[in-house]
Amino acid sequence: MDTKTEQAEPLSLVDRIRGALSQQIQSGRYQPGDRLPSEAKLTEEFSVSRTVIREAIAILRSEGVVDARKGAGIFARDPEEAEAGRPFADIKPQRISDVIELLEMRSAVEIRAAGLAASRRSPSQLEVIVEAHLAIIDKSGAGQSTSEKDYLFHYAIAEATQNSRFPEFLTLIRAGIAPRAELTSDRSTAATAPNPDLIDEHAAIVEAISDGDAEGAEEAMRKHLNGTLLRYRAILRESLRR
Amino acid sequence: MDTKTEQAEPLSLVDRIRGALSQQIQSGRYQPGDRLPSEAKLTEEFSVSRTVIREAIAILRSEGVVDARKGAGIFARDPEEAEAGRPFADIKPQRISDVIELLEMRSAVEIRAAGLAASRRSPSQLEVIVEAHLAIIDKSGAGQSTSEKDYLFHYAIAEATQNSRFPEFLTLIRAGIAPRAELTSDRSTAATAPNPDLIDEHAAIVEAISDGDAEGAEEAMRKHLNGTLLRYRAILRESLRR
DNA sequence: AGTCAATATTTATATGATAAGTTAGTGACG
DNA sequence: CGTCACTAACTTATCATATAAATATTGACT
Repeated sequence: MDTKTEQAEPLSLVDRIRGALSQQIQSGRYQPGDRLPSEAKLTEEFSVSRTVIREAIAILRSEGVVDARKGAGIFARDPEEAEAGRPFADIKPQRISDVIELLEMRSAVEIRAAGLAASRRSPSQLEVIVEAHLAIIDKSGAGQSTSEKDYLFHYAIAEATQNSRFPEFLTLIRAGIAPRAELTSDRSTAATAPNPDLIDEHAAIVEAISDGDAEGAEEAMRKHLNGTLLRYRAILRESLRR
Repeated sequence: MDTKTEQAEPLSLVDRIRGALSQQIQSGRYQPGDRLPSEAKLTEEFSVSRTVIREAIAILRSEGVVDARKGAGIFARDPEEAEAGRPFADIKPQRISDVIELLEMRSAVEIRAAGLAASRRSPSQLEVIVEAHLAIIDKSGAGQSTSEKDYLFHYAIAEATQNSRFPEFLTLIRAGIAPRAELTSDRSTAATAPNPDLIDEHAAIVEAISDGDAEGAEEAMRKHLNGTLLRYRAILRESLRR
């Protein structure tokens, strides 16, 4: 069942061509609107039959990656539009307004998650939360980025709600949970510094969840995410001023 | 740009065959694991060339709808697995536990949405909310189902937050927002009756949003969704008892 | 009944041909 | 010089046929 461990069955030619073309478009080799080589050219380029090329293109067309027009050619489409319809897929962590929008909603979910986690977490789930918290302290002490461990911390809390929709939601918006360093690296160095209160805020959340204090956990999470929201708003204001 | 209004361009043969096969599988004509007719048979059945059949199958294969094995045939796959990975796509309104799980998270989002809507709604957005509210009263008075208008009511509030992520989220989980009549129709007739307090609860929400009373709106929404949650839990308990 | 080899069926890929739509260019004409 | 009509070349859509490779089925043989 596991596609990772089972013998790597050779991908079909169609799948390989599809992947190659998809990557070339994603990587920007073909800009939106650009015409791809004709089927005949692609047949030569990849040394496969036209059948294979056409099936690969048919799939890319169904995915909205390319647009084939009879007589005209095959054209790369805007990757933005291609993933339109897939909710929360268009979030760019570089766009501060996107992050703020998302944070506003995410906090609603995560505050409730913290409360539920305090009421329902199993001992082993508490352990995972504590471990993530300690990992952040380690990373922070070593001067390394904490963003990945931070996500794990929040994810562990979502799992402790015993409601699979909460971790599912976090997975959905993972791309939008930005490491602040990334989005400000070329803007202001002041904002690049990690949240100095991060560890204390997390500690308060852990404590409340450990104590089974639902209200306290909600309040601690509210404080944490509200702080984050305010910091982003400050960054946004700052960036508007220059 | 608008695909609805532009001249209905004739779908390509590939798209038509793809749609036909997809529907036949979705409708259960081919159960998971069933073998579809061979390419040759499909060629006859639809009176198209094998090229067209193969491209259609290639797309269905990439969507996970079918699984083609060389020498063996084309097999319908489990629609469940096919939409695995697409978050919140596996929610079945018939499964009460699914609805409860979702409701637990949804309420977190919608309570916040009500608060934001109270603070930020434009006059025209308030109007849309009020209209949806009145439409529910009409439907209810006529003894008709209110479920669709109910969704519109909640969606209108989400839009009034001025944060597009809120309506986006509602769209995502729309399939999981069950009309209670559906899921209890063959179980208990008592639970089929619509929420008698629905209109009053909605009225309280509308009032608070109209007044710009964020806290009041949150409280009213909390009361409304908590009531719904409790009703579902009662249904679940009841169904366990028989 | 069980085993195994021959046979038929099926998908994967290759190749060539025709239809139909688009684009670029060509040249006549004003 | 500009422009309009027409053609030629090119491109995708569809059809048809053929071969390779994997699988399923059949039937003879023990």
